[in-house]
Amino acid sequence: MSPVECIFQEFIDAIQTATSEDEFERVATRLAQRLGFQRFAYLRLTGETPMLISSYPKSWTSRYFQLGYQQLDPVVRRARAERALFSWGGEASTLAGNREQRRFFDEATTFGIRSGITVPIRGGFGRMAAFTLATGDRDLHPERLVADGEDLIRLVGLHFHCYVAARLDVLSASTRVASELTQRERQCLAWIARGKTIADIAVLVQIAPRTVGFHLDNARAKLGAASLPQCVAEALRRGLLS
Amino acid sequence: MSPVECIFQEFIDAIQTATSEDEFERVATRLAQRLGFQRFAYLRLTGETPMLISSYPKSWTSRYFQLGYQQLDPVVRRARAERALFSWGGEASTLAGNREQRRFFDEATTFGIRSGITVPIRGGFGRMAAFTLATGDRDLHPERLVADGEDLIRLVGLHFHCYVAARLDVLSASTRVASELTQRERQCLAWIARGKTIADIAVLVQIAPRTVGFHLDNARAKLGAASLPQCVAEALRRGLLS
DNA sequence: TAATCGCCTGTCAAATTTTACAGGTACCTC
DNA sequence: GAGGTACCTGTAAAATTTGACAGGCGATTA
Repeated sequence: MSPVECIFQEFIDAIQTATSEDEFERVATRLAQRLGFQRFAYLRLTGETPMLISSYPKSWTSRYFQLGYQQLDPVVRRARAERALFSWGGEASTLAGNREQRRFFDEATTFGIRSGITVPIRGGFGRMAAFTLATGDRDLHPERLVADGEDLIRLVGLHFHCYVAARLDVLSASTRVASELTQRERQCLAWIARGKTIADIAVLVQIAPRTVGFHLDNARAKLGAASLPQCVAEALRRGLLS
Repeated sequence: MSPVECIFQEFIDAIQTATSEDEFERVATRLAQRLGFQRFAYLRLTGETPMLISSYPKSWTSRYFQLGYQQLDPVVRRARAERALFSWGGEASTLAGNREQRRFFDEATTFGIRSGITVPIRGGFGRMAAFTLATGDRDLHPERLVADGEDLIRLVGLHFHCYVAARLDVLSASTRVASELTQRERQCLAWIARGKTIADIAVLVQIAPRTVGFHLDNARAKLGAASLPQCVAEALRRGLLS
């Protein structure tokens, strides 16, 4: 068995024992470095709240989200559009794209991110994710990987995604705080989550039916939900309701 | 989106709501038939105990393992050796191989398995798996698939493997609560929790609107919910949805 | 004082869900 | 062959929600 397969095997074993974001990060970091990359990043875009597990410098990732770079980032855009694994960076990136995107690449370079390989992942229900191995080298050295290393990287990305989805998402539901809803909005929504209709709630809360509707309209708008069921789901996921 | 991509997308959605061997089987069976194949099989050889999820006739699969055909089966042998997706069967198979293998193919034919496409999957050292789409037709009709259909089938195989590994193996290890909903019920409910209407879901899941309603009716009844919002809330609270 | 926010209320049409029926296939187990 | 399960489909009326308006009250704060 080739060294690369050995590394891959260790990764598969390890990922099955990870139970927290930290641990997933450590496992993937180890894999990336063993394959000759300095960094890795797993980014998932699910509606409003992106999820990132990576070994990128914190100074870079916080800046990234603060400036909404996930909209701009050519790698993310490409991952959205394509299905196959692709590599990026090197000379090509400093020339391609619009001015903003070139500046983005310049900036990333100062944080030690110059080129990499990205696995686009379709998450189902409209979600998408991308698993990236990155390096500060000017160009990728494919000889790092054996002939079918690409296949392995693809598998790594999928495994990472699947295990994060299977393990982490279940836990994170209970660890949220911020209450973005007003008390009335929460109150009405809580009743909706218990199967009451607007007319019921009007009686229970002692306000006009339309007012109940008003609060629910606001709650839906605030949580970016198209329907009450979605609104309830979002509120529960964010810990705004129990 | 092309019909094939549509089918693929539905598969990705569905597989994430599968939580048992049965449900994985159903999801893959549906995919296979929509792509014009009669059967599918996912075989994993991990040391002593092979794992099979398939829609092959039970009479065939039990015979297969009883006689240790996994040692003989040319498709499995090839899947072990190769990494790229390959197709098999048709005239070639009745002529190639030794006498035993030709008899094996004959026997398979009597169970309605004549040709197919197989995705070899490497779990690393020692571990291997194969995802197969099979048909009773003498030869494969590639026109069934669009240009990059092969790529999609590869992804299907990988996804199937990863989700079985992530969900099923983890589940059996950590004794999770039995889901009170069927896979279809969960799938429709998951879309509701994402703001889709019944009409939307009918398109997404490729079934009649009334059938979506039917599944949602059942889900509501099972969870004792008076409305969809309550149903979503209950499912989330019980960890049936994420 | 003006602006903002949470809160309250209204109308009306259009879209969507809910209820209550009735039936079908396929597969597996007993 | 009977019984069970998952799955699929239909009709049609009743109930409920959503969308798009428009307006008022009281408290806090810049």
